[in-house]
Amino acid sequence: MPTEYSGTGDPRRTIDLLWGVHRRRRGPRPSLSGEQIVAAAIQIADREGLGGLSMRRLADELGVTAMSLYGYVPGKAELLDVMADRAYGEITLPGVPATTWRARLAALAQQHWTLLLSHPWLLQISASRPLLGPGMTALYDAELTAVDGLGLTDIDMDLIVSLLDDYVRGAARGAVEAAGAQDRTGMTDQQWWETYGPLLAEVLNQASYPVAVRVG
Amino acid sequence: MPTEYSGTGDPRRTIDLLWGVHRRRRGPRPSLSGEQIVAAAIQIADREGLGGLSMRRLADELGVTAMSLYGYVPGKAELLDVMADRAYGEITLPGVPATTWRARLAALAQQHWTLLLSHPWLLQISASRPLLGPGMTALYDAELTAVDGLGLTDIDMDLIVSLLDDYVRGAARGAVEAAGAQDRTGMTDQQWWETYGPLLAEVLNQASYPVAVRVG
DNA sequence: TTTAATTACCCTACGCTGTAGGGAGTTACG
DNA sequence: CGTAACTCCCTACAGCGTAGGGTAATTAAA
Repeated sequence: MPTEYSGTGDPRRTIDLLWGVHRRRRGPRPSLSGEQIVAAAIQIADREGLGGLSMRRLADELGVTAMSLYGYVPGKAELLDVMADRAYGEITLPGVPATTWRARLAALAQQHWTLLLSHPWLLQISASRPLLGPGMTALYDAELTAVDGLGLTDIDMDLIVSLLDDYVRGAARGAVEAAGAQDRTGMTDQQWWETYGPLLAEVLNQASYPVAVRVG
Repeated sequence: MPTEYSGTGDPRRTIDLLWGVHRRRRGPRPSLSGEQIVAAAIQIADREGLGGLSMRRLADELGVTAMSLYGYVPGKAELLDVMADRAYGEITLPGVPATTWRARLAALAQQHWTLLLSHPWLLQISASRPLLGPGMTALYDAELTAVDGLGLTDIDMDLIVSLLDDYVRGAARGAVEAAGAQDRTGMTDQQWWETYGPLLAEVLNQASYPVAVRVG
């Protein structure tokens, strides 16, 4: 698991990649671009999950060797960062904002939710890493704008959009889990309960969780 | 990255481990116990993060070889699951609950928050996996009990505690990130802004995010 | 135009990971 | 007692991220 973090590579290199800055260089013409690599990586992650994304696999997809990618990307951690930011960039911000702050926030939350469901790996990447890229910054800015001018302090505004984002993420996590449970275990819900139900009933009877059992 | 999921091992084995069921067996006396292994794994994860936890490393700590662990644990994914549930079991539930539902929920959220800060790896593990173990079930039950009897439907009760848990997780994520940023990058905040600030300013000027810049 | 510098790409290799397979020794049950 | 079951170890495999070095290509400088 790429649990590691950035910071090892050249900062300028990473930021250029994040923000799509192109600099003139001297050597032979590159056969790829950072954008191509990130796009291909996102495709793989969408299709096969984050676990299916390796540097070799990605390089194969692009017709190069694994080590060639390191000319475009400082390392895998940074690639994941940029992937996440690019995905967030898919959110289309409303040109003409809705009239009420509630409608504005709801529209953004809806888009955020849709995004997380179509790129479930975002939940894993951003589990412990924020990032200052154009995609995430744009969403953050739009959310703040939605509650701007209501007389709230900046801190309260930040608290509100954080709460909303956290809830969207949590709800998406549940939805993704529910959607993928069958694929992962290879069982239908019914099969699962037939297998685990009796075993769980055995232990749940001893230590009683009255309300949880009722609601669950 | 252990992005993989459970389901491969014997379900009974996993559930027994989760719930601490001991069955009489035939062979030689085991030199370890599942609890010992989980406890050692949690210690390593606390000290060195989830990235520092490998089966070999854990086995070394316990004085056995890596493959010996597989007699106690079906695989690493299941070990992580049980670690998470055990950690959640650390939450001490209030024997005499507070008088208002708000105070009850706040107390639980406070404990949840403290737990996540002392075991930051929980945020990574539970990024996409819920689990029906005693620890998490106990917290879930306590949270539901806190809002029970207020005339809410079961569904609303579940929604409320989910929202609260999601927010706690999100806030803890921010706090952990803030606390660990310096360790990971090896920079103080000031150094970080001196390095990245000019680069960011360069790109932020072109695409303007007025509100985000002001609040940030 | 020639020359020197810089870059892209490939190949090889290292240390790491989770874990499958099989053998040797230990314990409890029939 | 014999045998089945169990624990532990050793070896090994395929895969991972990525460091190092060599060669060909291209462009900036002379």
